[in-house]
Amino acid sequence: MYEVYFHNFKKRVALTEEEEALIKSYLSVKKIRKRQFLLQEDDVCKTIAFVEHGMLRSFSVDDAGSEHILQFAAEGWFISDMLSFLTEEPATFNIEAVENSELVLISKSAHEELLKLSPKYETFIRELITNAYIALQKRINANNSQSIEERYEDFIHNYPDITKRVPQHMIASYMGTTPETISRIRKRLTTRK
Amino acid sequence: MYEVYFHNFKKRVALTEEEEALIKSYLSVKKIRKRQFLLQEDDVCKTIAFVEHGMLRSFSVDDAGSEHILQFAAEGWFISDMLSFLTEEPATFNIEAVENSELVLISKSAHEELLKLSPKYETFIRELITNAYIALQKRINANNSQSIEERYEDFIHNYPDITKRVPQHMIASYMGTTPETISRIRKRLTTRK
DNA sequence: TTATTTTATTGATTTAAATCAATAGTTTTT
DNA sequence: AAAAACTATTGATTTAAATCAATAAAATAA
Repeated sequence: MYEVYFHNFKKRVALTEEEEALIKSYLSVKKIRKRQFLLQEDDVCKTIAFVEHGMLRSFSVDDAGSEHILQFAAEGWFISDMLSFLTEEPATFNIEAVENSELVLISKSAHEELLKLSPKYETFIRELITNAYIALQKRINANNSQSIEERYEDFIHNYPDITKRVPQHMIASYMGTTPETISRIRKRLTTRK
Repeated sequence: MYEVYFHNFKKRVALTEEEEALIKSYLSVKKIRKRQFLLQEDDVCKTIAFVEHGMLRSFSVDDAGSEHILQFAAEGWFISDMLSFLTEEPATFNIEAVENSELVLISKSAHEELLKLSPKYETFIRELITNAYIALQKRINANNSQSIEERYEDFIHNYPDITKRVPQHMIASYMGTTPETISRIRKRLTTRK
């Protein structure tokens, strides 16, 4: 418990024992089983979740009832509906476990306290979000400049573990395409090479 | 000079005169004319630019030579190739002035110093990036769940000033579509309503 | 073990948008 | 004032991907 979290933390910001203990006292752990929801659309998002083990996904549901996956979060990643978390307005995203998972949770009050008490916590959070921001910029640029085929190849190359651990139709959803299209891309790729 | 920057800063984090003076001493101002580049692809991105007046855009160029606009930055927004800025590796994006503009620049060394010296600067940056991150999540979700037509309507509704100030083909590029498609969407919208 | 649900593939057809091309209106430059 | 460059529109055609539909394999539950 907390191992992945603090391993990740210390990769970015050095911590003394006391600092680690202080931060730990504001965190909690939650186990969540496959298919369980951490957050339902329209509820207020109460936590930022950091994945110790397992995998979660966030997604929206459109008017026609189709799901659109925004994010996967495996070990070492965080996931939340950040807008809902910060504003305490109803969430627009759902968050669900794709595998049995173990999470480190930060509540809003704990988050705010830690930002006040611990400059190192703020630095950690800033760096996490900066990384996530850079990743999203890359993703948008890839969406606008590459074919689905290229993007799929990049995805399986950059995220081999996610590729293995989630069903293809979820990767399709994440990429904004259909399962049929992914299937046909895979066929082309295997026959070609 | 610096008015928009500090107005924006103080909206998020209160500052004493001394704190403001300290931060100001690490910033610089730059005027840049329409069509001038702040950053060229493959150069290292040396600054984060905050727009006081005017408008900039960031874009990538694909193998076929087509541009893909990642971002517009008008008054009150920041723009950078964050990955290049942080890692000092060659930039993958270009940044160019769409209008004559006035910028507040933060160099990497100034940024690092300020992060060390001023917790309030870190808080400001964290909040800016968090906002930008949330905006990108929304954009990706919209890309994956809405038609181009819906997204165009949202764009002109959410960014009426950008709509007026940049040519349509740039909005097309930002949205990952073609000028022809935007023209046809506009035709449909005007005839319909 | 059987039944049910989930997942992936393949084919046929439709549809939305890209591409190609021509024209004309606007701005900007000379 | 004329020329050049930039911008937007419209039409015809092509193309990539969505949709619809059927089947089968694999995983999960009864």
